[in-house]
This record gives sequence, C-alpha cells and structure tokens, in this order.
Amino acid sequence: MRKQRQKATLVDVAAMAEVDVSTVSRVLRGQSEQRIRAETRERILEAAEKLNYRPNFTARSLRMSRTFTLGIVVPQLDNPVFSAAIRGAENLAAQHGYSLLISHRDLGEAATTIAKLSQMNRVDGLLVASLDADEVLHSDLAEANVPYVLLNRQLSGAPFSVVLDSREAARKATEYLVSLGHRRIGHLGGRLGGFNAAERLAGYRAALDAAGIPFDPALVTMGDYTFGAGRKAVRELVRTDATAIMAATLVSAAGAMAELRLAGWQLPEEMSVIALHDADFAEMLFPALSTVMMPTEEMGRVAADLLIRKLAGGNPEPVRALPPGSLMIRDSTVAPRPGAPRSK
Amino acid sequence: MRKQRQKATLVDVAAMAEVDVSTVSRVLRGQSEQRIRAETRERILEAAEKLNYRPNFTARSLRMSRTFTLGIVVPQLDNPVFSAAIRGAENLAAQHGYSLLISHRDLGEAATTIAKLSQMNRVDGLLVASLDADEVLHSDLAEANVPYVLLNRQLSGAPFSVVLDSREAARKATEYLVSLGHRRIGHLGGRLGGFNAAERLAGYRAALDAAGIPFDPALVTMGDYTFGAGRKAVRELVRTDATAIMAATLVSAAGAMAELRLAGWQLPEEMSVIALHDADFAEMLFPALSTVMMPTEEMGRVAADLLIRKLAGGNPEPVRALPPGSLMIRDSTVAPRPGAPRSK
DNA sequence: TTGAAAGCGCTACCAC
DNA sequence: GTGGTAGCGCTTTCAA
Repeated sequence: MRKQRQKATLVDVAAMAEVDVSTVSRVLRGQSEQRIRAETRERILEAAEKLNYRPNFTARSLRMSRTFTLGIVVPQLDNPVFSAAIRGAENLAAQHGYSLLISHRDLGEAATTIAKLSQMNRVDGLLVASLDADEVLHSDLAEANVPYVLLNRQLSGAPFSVVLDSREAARKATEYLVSLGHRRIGHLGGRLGGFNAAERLAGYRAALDAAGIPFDPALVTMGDYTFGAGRKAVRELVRTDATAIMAATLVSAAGAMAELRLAGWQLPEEMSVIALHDADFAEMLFPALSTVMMPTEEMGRVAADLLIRKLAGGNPEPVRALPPGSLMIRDSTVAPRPGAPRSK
Repeated sequence: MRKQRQKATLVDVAAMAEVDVSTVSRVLRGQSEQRIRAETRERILEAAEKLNYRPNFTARSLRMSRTFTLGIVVPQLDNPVFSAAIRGAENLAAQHGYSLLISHRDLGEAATTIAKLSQMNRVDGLLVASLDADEVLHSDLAEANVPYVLLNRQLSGAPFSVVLDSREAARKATEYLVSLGHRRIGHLGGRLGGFNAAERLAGYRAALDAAGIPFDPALVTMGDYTFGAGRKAVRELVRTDATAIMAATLVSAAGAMAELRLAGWQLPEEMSVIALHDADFAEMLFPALSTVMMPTEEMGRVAADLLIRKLAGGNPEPVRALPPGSLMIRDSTVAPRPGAPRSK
C-alpha cells in the first residue's frame, strides 16, 4: 500500500478526469445522480480512486456554513450515565452524517465551552448535560449561538430536553422494597432543588402513598451524588429504624454500604439497598447491588435525534421523558428481618 | 444582554473601524503588536467589541491548513485510565491553543476513526490508545495522514509513544506483598502478548527474584482485564496455595474478590489482593482495595506535549515511560495467616 | 449534461 | 503602519 503523499483536491481529480471541478463535486457528493452521464461519472470515480481523493472537511464546512458536527458537553467522562449518553448520541449522529465533539467541563466551566463551541462555528448544535444550578446554566445557554437540547434535566426557558423518568424509577424501586416487606425505607437523594432530586422524591412518596405508608421526613437525606455524601447521609439514616434504602445513584449507594459495613452492619440482612441506574459497577460491589436500569444510552440517542431534526428545520416534540428499564435484582435487597429493627 | 443576531465578520469590523480587513486581522490576532498605531488598534478593538466579533474557526483553518485540533482515540470512555488521560491531554492542549476531538471506538473500529479524522483534515495530529493486536493497530496507523503518538503502549514502527512503567509498578506491588510476608503470590495478568502484560509479568518476577522466591508458572493467570476474566482466573489460583494476588487492573481485582467471597473466603484474611492503577472505585470495593497509583493523567499530558512539540517541528524524545506513583494501602492487603494456607 | 465563476471568512504576502 | 489582494478547497447558482 503506497502512501499518498500529497493530498489530492477536487482540482486534481477534475484534471485527471478532464472535466470541471463542479462536475466532480456533483458526482462525488452523490447528488443529482440522474443528471450526469454514466460514462463521465465512471471516469471521475476512477480518477478519485486513483488519486485517493478525500474531501476537505474544512473547506466544505466553510462553503456550506455547516460543520456537520454536534457538540456534547458533559460534566464528567468517567461516569457511566454520561458515557452511555455519549455513545447513544454518537451512534445516532453518525447515522445522519454528523460527528460528535465531546467536551467535558467541570462545574462553572460549561459557560466557556458552550460559548466557544458555538460562537466559533465549531458545531451546528449542542447537547448539554450539566450539574450546574439553574441560574448558572441559564446564563451559560444565553451565550449559545446554535440550537441546543438539554440532557437529563429540564429548565424553564429551554424548550428542548430529553430526560429520564426519575420519578417513575424511584417509584418502582421503592415499590419493590415495599413488596419485600419493608415499611421504613430511607431515601438517599440528590441536592435539594435539583430537577431529578425532586422527581425522585416524588416517586418515592408516590410508592409510599400507594402502600399506605406514612411519609417521614427523617428518612430522607439529601446530598450530592458522591461516595462521601453517601457515607455521610447514611449516618443519619442509621439513627432511624429504617430497614432499607433507596439511593439515587450507584455511587451514593456504594458509599452507604461502605459506611454501614464499617459500622458493623450485616448486609443485606440488616439493611437492604437499591439504587437507580445500572452499570457493570453494580455487580462489583458487595453485596452486588440491586438497581433499576435507566435508558441512558437511549437518552443520548433521542436527544441527538431531536437536535438533528431541529437542525433540519423540523418541529420536533420539545420534551421527552424516557421510562425506566427493568429492575435488576441482585444481592443487596432482601426482606426485613422478622425481629425488631436494629437500633443504634 | 442583547443577543447578536448576525454573526459579524472581519469585513464588518473593518468597515466600522474604517480600516482594511488585513489590519483588523493583524490587530485581532495579536501579532506584530509593534507595527500598529495605538490609536488604530483602539478603534479596531472597540469595533470588534461593539459587534461582538468572533473569529470564524473554519475559515481560519482552511486558510492556514491547520485545525488546531488534536484527535484522541480511546477504546472506551467509562474507564478511569482513559478518561484521566483525556483530561491530561485536554489540559495541556488547551494551554497551547489546541482543542481535543475525542473518539472512542471499540476494537477494530479504530481504523475507520484514525483514517477519517486524519484524512478529512479534522485534526493536526492524533493521540491513540488501543487494545487491538499489534498487527491490526499497525495497519490502522498506516492510514494516518498526520503525526501521532501512542498512548499506553509501544509498537515497533511507531516512534512516538508515552507509556506507564508497568514493570516497575508490578514490581512495587509484588514487593509490598512480599514485605507483608507473602511468599506464594498469584498474578492476574493481561492477555498474552500484550505490551503491558509482558511488562507486568517481568516486574512481578523481578520482585520475586529479589526476595529469593522461586517463580511458579502455576501462580500466573492470563486473561483480559474484565470483571468476568478476574473471576474466572481466580478459580485457578484457588487451587494453589497462594495467599495473595497481584492484579493488573482494578476491575479484574474486583472480579477476583467477588469470586473468592462467593466461594466463602474471608477477605483479606485468607487472601490479600493488590491491583495496579488507582481510582475512586478502589475505595468502593469491599474490602477497599490496595493499589499502586499510576500517572494516567500525566500520560495524557505528556503525550499531548510530545505531539504538539512534533507539530511545531521540534524533535522530541521519542519514548517516555512514566514511573508509578505511591502505594495506596487500603484494607485488602494483610500479612498471611500464621497457620497453613487454606486449601480447597 | 457540463462548464464558468462567485464566493464562504480568513491570513499572509507584497506594495506603498 | 496600513491597504490591496490572492487564494485555502469546496459548493452552487447561472449559462450554455
């Protein structure tokens, strides 16, 4: 395989095929198939092949004022939720000839990224996931120069977003705990005011209501979604008579279980734990963590689809909530022990 | 804050400042600072500000035949090793005015990506991490149209790469186990023939040699780096009299621990486990996993630095091996029990 | 069915 | 110091 040294341009192909560049362009883009004589097309294709012609992406972008690139900004990369969403978005984008420019920025830095990507004409549209507060995100998005769709949250003033149905997921998880016989169920939630945190709390309460179990604020703790927060929050729960925990994320559930073990609790006998979202990681914990699967990859796919539709001038449905997937029952959830709950 | 509707171009700025576009370009690029009259510069800056001028990235790229973008291709995103490398690379790249185009492709798909990114002039250079076999990667890279540097492995014919010193890391981990009193130490390695797998095995043997412990092939198992492979491999180790395991990755260590527990082993009393690479994840396992930190973020940074230097026409040192970081002693490593080793 | 030509927005060279 | 201008490689009218 000889390596092509000089990059061939349309002009080179045109010269070799003895036609005009415009004709080459037409043939190579596959447009207006009918309006080119077969023999000419043949000659052009052959020349392009021989010269190993590759279109210059930059030139095309400049001419068409489109980059065929979607930006996706996420708070972190090493988070199964976001990496799955990226995967989904990328697959769908590829199907439509778009590629994805991934940008991961910590809190507060999203602004720069959003502004940069869109204002420098690097992307035609933006998929944005953010953990920032509403006001911050709001002003960041004001800088956006291109259409965008929000991932995993809603925001007033941002018409397009794709979210997971956290409420239903929380309800489902809690309901399962109830079905096991638990009646004192703690909730490890997200930070107060967060979109998903409120949704999950609502689902939790709905399941309780349905079972005729009174809601007890003492059983609800709020924190961020970190391991440390999970540990800290569980220290409060431990002072109650809770026999089970419904955690917002895998990581906070892991924190809770670690802290419980450190305090000498037997898992899952003395405390059942279930978490929202599923990933390989759940299986690696001890005991292997029961979860509710969430369609995170589909979230990315749907969001990209929405954005591309919008870019094409369509008028897509603005908000979508994706229902949770199956319960993944592993080893961290059992019926409560018949005797009195452990007290500390 | 009024939103700029029409994108302002150099021409607009020039018109408003009543100068030529070339002058505007000079001023705005900050070049040849001296050769512009202060008053003119002032006027231009003011106009640019008023018009909210943003350079068109695409146009600049086309004109300069440079994208100021580095591509990084990794096998997966939700892998702390790669996401840390990405972070490091991105930071360094940003310092030099480059951005990063992240591409994550599964085995075998890397070819497409490498070819696409480089041949379509989307990137000036490539950082590539791959789990593919040597021959595959080799032919993929042959398609590359731009300079590249390999991440986390070496490959004959690929002059530039940045790797972690896996050998030294494995030696260090094994040495620690020896210092605890273990003499029958198993190794959960990577697939035979892999660059890092060989390095780690060498480090493992070096530590054994140094301690005067004979090498026993029965204590060495090879697999990929997955949870399942860790579980499977440990079933062989369990038939030996090993009292400790040195695992290549966090995930395979997690698999080993899970399998051991399922078989009723007490951890860490009956089996110590240490793994290479460190991440939050290690702390979430039970028992919390002891590790050797690896400078994965620095690997990304150094690789990007190397690439940018090369792009600038420099002649950087071709291969770098980054020494391991500290031992992170957690709860999975203890001295072997005084009595006879558990036999199955 | 094909060709000619006008730019997309920018940088860099050459004048003055 | 500043202006004029060519052209990066491509798409897309408009003519022929």
